[in-house]
Amino acid sequence: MNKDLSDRLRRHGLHVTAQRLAVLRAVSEHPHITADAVLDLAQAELGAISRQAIYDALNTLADKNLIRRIQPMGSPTRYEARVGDNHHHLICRICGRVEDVDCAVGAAPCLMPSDAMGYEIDEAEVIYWGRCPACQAQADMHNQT
Amino acid sequence: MNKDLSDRLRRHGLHVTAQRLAVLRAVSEHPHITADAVLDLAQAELGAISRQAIYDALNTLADKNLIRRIQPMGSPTRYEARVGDNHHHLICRICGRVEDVDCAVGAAPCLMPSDAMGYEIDEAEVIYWGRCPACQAQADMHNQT
DNA sequence: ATCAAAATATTGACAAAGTCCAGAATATCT
DNA sequence: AGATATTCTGGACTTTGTCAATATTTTGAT
Repeated sequence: MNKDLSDRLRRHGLHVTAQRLAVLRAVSEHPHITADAVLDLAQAELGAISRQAIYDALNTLADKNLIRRIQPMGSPTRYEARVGDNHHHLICRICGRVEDVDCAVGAAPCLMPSDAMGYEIDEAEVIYWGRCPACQAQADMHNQT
Repeated sequence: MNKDLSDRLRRHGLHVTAQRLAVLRAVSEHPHITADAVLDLAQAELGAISRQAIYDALNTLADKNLIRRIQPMGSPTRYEARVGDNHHHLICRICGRVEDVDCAVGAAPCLMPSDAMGYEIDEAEVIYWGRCPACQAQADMHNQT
């Protein structure tokens, strides 16, 4: 199982270290995880790892497109290992839950603006904002609707 | 000219204060402005205003939908007074410039996911990522393409 | 296996963006 | 005008993330 992760690192020209494996595993197993939660998981796995190592690894992995950053409003940066399929996100305004939503088109950029203003566009990121079922139910209880 | 801004505040049930007027004017006149820049403008206009008052005003105005927040990666939160037309944004990955792009559909949500997973969706936010003309030119110079 | 060079991790200080708190000041409504 | 609700001020604090110097580990060639 580590073999798979190690290979992914090596294939992208990165040294294989226990720290990076722990970070990559944490992100792979927990979609939309925050840096802080990665730190907790990695510390549990390795006994000790510095906060800086977490950020270094996350940034390196993101640069090499092994993982992807998402930065919803009002929440710290999150990371996911699902890359290359240009899917989108559905986020609850109340509790911040994030869901994956498949892109109808598949390849990036799946959408183009009416006027690109000379920009060279490589990605159209779509975030659907709303209320998740749980938060809807809770709001309804308060309203006694 | 202040009349207009004051009315907008009152119509949304907010007290009219010099601080809020200054903040609202700053955002109205400078699309995609940061909180920090708002502070500078407001201080220039009023002589003195606290950072806290800026954040209070920005948050209140955003809550009441008088202004809107945008949070591009790698840049502090930005604010714009153009609300209600559900337009989108075009952001340069290199220099962070932000442009407005009209939404082809017009009304929010202009787009719906293939599967809403029980969410009640009220907005589809689209961010186009790319390179602005200036950054393209600079990259080309380095490559001598 | 071993060693040197390059890459990576550790530690601790630091920075930016924003929030919390308690008391003072101000606007609105009657 | 006066009562009351709201807002402003100033400073401490939190969160998220980066910088820099030093130590350690990984890798590839002996």
